[in-house]
Amino acid sequence: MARRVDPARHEARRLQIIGAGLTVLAARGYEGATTAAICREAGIGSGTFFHYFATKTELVLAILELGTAETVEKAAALEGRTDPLGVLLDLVGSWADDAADPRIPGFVRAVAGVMHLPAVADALAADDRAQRDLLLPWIERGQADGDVRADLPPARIASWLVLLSGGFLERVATDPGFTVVGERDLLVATARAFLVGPGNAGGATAGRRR
Amino acid sequence: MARRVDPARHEARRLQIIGAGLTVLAARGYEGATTAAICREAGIGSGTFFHYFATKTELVLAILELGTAETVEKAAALEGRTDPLGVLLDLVGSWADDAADPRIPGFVRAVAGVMHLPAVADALAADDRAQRDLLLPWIERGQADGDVRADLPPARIASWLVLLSGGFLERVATDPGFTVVGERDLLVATARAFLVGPGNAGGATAGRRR
Amino acid sequence: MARRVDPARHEARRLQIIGAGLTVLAARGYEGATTAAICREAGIGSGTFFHYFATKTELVLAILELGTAETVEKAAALEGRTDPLGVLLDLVGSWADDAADPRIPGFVRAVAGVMHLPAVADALAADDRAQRDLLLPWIERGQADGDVRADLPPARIASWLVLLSGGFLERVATDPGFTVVGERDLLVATARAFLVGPGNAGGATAGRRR
Amino acid sequence: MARRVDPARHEARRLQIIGAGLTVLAARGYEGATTAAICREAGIGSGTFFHYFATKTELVLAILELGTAETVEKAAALEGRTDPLGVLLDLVGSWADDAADPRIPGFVRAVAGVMHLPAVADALAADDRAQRDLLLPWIERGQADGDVRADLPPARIASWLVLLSGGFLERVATDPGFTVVGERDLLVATARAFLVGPGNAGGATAGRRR
DNA sequence: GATGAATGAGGTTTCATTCAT
DNA sequence: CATGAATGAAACCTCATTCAT
Repeated sequence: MARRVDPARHEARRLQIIGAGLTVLAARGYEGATTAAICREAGIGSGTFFHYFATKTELVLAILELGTAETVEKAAALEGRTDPLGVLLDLVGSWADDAADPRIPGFVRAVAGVMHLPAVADALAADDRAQRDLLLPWIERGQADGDVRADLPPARIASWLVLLSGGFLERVATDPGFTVVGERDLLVATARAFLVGPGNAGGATAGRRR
Repeated sequence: MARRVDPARHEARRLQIIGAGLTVLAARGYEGATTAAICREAGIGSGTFFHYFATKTELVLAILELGTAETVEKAAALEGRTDPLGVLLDLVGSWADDAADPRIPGFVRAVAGVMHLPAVADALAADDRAQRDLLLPWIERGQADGDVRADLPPARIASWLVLLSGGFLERVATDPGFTVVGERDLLVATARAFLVGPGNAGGATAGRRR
Repeated sequence: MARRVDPARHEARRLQIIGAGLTVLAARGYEGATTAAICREAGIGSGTFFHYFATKTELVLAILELGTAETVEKAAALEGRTDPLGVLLDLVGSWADDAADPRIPGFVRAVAGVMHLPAVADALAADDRAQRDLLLPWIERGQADGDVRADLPPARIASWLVLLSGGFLERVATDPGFTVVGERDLLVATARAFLVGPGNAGGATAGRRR
Repeated sequence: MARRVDPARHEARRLQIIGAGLTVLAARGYEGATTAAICREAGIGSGTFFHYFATKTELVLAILELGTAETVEKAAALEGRTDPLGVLLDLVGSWADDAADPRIPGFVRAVAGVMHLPAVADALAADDRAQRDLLLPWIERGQADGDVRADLPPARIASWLVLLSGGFLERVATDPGFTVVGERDLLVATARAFLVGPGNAGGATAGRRR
């Protein structure tokens, strides 16, 4: 009798709006991304938009949370790996690959522009923490194995890996001559050099250090 | 009767507004930085603001141009130096120091959020080019001297130094535990390792190369 | 297969919605009483609401018509009474008692706020007319009997009785210290004084009039 | 040098908007009185409206406060009077006269419709209190003089005088046949009868009764 | 030059109402 | 019959910008 609530349809619609939001936010920034433009891109009426997201800001948060969730999911896929250094470099590489979707860097920038909104700042902090939580255990295992430099605390190393990925993302967004495919290997190599640390040139050599 | 235009006074007022704009933009982002808020911070009326800048966007451009000008000025101060690697690391270090003014990272983020405005994109591109133009001759000289890796073209190396600085700036803005004073040395060391390249561990070794 | 329409069930549902509407309208006023809020209160879906009432305004009209109908029903219950003054005072008292349902004054106010809608104005006029039609014959009989002052035309007296009841209702709604139980007797006494008129203290004296 | 701020001009504009608001609110109720309609009536742009009132509700509050202020001013004009009963009846009469501006009853109704807004409820309570504070000392003096009934506490008498005025106002708004000029005398007479109380027919007469 | 009152385009959001299921 | 997702008109309000003083 009652209309069957179809959660799958609901979720699909939600994702459709999120996709449109990602596109428009990346292209026009937060203030340029009017709800009208997002609705047009998503092919929905303005009322429908607010059926799914109470606020324009909430759409941004939803996109961020999706990203955070993906980060968490990555953790599961790494179960069973025994090569900490390889895992860490794979993670750095996968973040570089994320930048291949041209919308990602644009979105990141748009979000940076509204970080003064507390809710956005919180979501970004959560995302940051998820990334670092993903890295930390592997850094610790790498240090225990002697593959990762031990002159820096794990948390600091994690920050620097995120720094490299963030700088890479920004560069891709800024410089048309700086492409993911062209620079990805150098990113991984640079990350490897950083992880191995000074005095361990190449990293693969017999761990003679200093 | 005709008031003599005092250019010094005019320029002082302009800088006063620029300072207020920097503060407010950093704190609230582009859209949060209303002209009213900037005027309040600067202690002027709204009419006065538009005497000095035809548009809110023009204020942003003026701030960016000031930064670009500072970059250009740095070039002059380096005249006569003969240690390319040292110069490059000093530049990276000076960019790190810039991040010590807490308004800088906030402003950079605010501007990133409106990069979709063509005028802003152009100004950022000009700033980027100024930074790279500053780096390029020293990279080339470093390569000629054998102090800088030669397996990458100079332009690419320049991009990566900017990448490191950009990632550093972003990290400082994001993570309260990541401070300029605490991480500056590691930035310089990492830049050195990158510049020296793989296979030249430490970089301080007697320049055996090629 | 065809579901037999059950008029009793239909009417029950209708009354349920009317009750919810009365509650929500009284608490939040006309514009604050969204159809969504009324549906939530009634425990129905928004689609169901519009099965029973084509318009939010129509719900208001239905509530008003219910009140008018009750007024008309009161007339029947008075059949056979022979004491016009007593009847009139009973009516005034019963209106005071209506104010004991705390939703009534709130609803009256909410409706007053949308009297500019012609349909509402018409319904209120009908309600007003019903009240006066109820009073008029008893006023006339009271005048004929000499119990009610004859220096005013019946219609005017009716207006004043309604005025007293209306003022009473408003007062109850406004002033928490003004309660139905505390003030009801004084209302009736004041109505009696008014009905008897000046110079006829007590009202029972030999009616010299005309 | 600086533009002279002209408070008189500011206040004039403010009153102009208040007048327009009174007109439109009376005619269309709160929700029908769109800010656009008020601006059109006032002959100003929408931006100007919000220059003077931060909110549509604040305009309503300003109108109410103006009314409250007028009530307070009335108190001063009564200084020196020595006939409490006369003062009280003058006050009742003056409230009746207020209803002669056809916008007043309409406005009162519009406000009643949004009493669920706490700010409006507070303002109405303040207005109510101002009216009663105006009445109270004269009621007390009237009781001391023996001109006013002493069987009811002064506060209760005040409530009833307000009740009569409120009912009168509502009646004028509702019933086209109920006019201020036609009914004003009867209002004063009814108020007198109420103030004098039962058993004091006519009030000043030698009062032989039953 | 300096001011701030005035402007109005345009943005976000609400909500009564429709209709496919 | 009942539902609630979808709709879009329209409301309130913000804010960059103009201009008379």
